[in-house]
Amino acid sequence: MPALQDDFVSRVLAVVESIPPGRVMTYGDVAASLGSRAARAVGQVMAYYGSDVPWWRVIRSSGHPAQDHESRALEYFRAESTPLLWSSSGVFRVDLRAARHTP
DNA sequence: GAGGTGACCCAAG
DNA sequence: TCTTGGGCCACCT
Repeated sequence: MPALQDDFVSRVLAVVESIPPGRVMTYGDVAASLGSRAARAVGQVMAYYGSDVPWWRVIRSSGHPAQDHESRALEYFRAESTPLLWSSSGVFRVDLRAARHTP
């Protein structure tokens, strides 16, 4: 069988691509899927290679999207009808309770 | 080969 | 409910 890209980067990208529209996963869940606790490493990989994957479907356990891309992610969430929760301060966050994708 | 950095996580106040 | 501090792993230079 052909050796699928078992690089950490490719593993991360594969998991992110496996997230269906309208669903999201936390960095910790992605790292856990890889058998590692490297939630931060996932973020690093996303920062460099996330351009080729739906990075907006990967958010923090708090429900907030990428620290410097929340505005950009909001447009994608609205386009995919992703469940969102709006705080009194006008700050939005993903409804992990309903949108969290568990493999 | 070694060090610094980061689209983070968890626990406690 | 929100904020703070420390720890973890992998990638880049």
